[in-house]
Amino acid sequence: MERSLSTVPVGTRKRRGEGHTRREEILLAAKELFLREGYDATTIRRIADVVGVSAPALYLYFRDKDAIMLALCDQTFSLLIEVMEGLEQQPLAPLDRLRRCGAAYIRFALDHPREYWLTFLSGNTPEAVKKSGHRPETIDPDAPGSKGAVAFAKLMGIFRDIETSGLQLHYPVETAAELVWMSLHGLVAALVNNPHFPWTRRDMLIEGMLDMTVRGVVKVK
Amino acid sequence: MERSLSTVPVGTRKRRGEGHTRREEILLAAKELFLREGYDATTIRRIADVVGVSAPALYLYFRDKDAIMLALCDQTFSLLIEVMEGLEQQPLAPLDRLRRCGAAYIRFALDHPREYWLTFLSGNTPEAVKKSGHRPETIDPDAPGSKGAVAFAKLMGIFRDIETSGLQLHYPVETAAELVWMSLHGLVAALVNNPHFPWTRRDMLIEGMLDMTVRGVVKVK
DNA sequence: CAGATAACTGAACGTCGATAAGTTATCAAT
DNA sequence: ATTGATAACTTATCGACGTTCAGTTATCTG
Repeated sequence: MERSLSTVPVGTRKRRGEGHTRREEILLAAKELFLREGYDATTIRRIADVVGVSAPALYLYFRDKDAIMLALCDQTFSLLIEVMEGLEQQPLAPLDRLRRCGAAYIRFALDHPREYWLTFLSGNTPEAVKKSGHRPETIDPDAPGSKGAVAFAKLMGIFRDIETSGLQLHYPVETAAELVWMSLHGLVAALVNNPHFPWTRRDMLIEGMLDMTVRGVVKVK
Repeated sequence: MERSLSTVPVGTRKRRGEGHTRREEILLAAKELFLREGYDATTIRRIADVVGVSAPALYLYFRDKDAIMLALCDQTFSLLIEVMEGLEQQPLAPLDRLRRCGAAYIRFALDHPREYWLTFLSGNTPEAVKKSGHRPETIDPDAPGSKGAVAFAKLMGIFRDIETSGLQLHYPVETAAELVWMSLHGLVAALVNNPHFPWTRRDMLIEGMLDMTVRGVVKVK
């Protein structure tokens, strides 16, 4: 009957109608552990301990360890989508919007490095996230694992606006979006993966990468 | 005495002086398994089975599972270094050499996608590789985990040549090298991580990224 | 042929993700 | 208030993992 590491009092079982709070408790505990210790180092038993239940109880709310990870990835994408929707509100020239969007992406990654790492770099990205890719048309945006495609679609929208505003691109809209995302991802992947590495000045790398990508994709003639 | 999955005949113990072949047998088996199944899915016992020895025997040659991984990463970097040294032989204008070098890096990654994945993307990159970073000056180039720094130094050398040839860079040599590597890495990371994803045309992405980076870093005035 | 020692093995430890079977708490209906 | 159903949870356990240790076998030296 002893539960030494428990965080919550024992014997407080939830009412019938609000069983969903357990799910969120689990996600909260799992996120903290995944971010602090990594995916592999985080055990089901440890998550259960923090929540205050036994390990098998988690399997009532998630099919397996990966399903927990998947839900957390979607949380991260939802945050990213919020940021980009905030940008869509502001009235900006398409080119400014592109640069702002890139800067926002970088800032997002550097402001939430652990979340970015877990979602994009940990190597434990659930297959569903990777497979959803960035073609949102055919996908239910609420299905688990497809929120990444929604975020990418917003980036493509910016390039469409640039074209309809009269400017020319060096590449088709989708290719341009891919190139820019790949570059930005390369930057933040390096910075997030090795934050303590003596990179040359961070601000120069960030500004440089933004200059490089915008200049490289939009025809300036 | 039964060993059903064994690949080599039992009872052929190596001579005193040539114990090193075992080490290479282990690396060969581990590489194949890591590449085919991934790091986590590959077990010490399975490697031992393929080699034809018991699991504890591996610990006579490697401190732990990570040390095997580290040796394999160094193998990959050695291959990459070979490619770049081949380029150093050819007499090329510095700008051509830069572009060729970038193209060679991309081709290397796409020709050896599984090795690239294991070394850069699997998320099991040994700490020694990541910490070695790209400052080769203070490091023994033969120490395990430091070959990555050697490869990066060669890229930086190209930018130095560009500068001494009279051309101007938008950034200091090292920053320029970091920016270019980050972009190229972003490209191949995406292509290697999701080879079956419907990217827009591969050749366009590759050429586009090369154009973008060279244009973005070297002043053309 | 006899130590010495390198190379290796069998058994075991503690921990992992996951499952099965059984128990307890809450609910709706009497 | 009591019942029966069922949601929520636990205990016990499984097979597999990386790793260690004590002991065994094969090769080398003399």
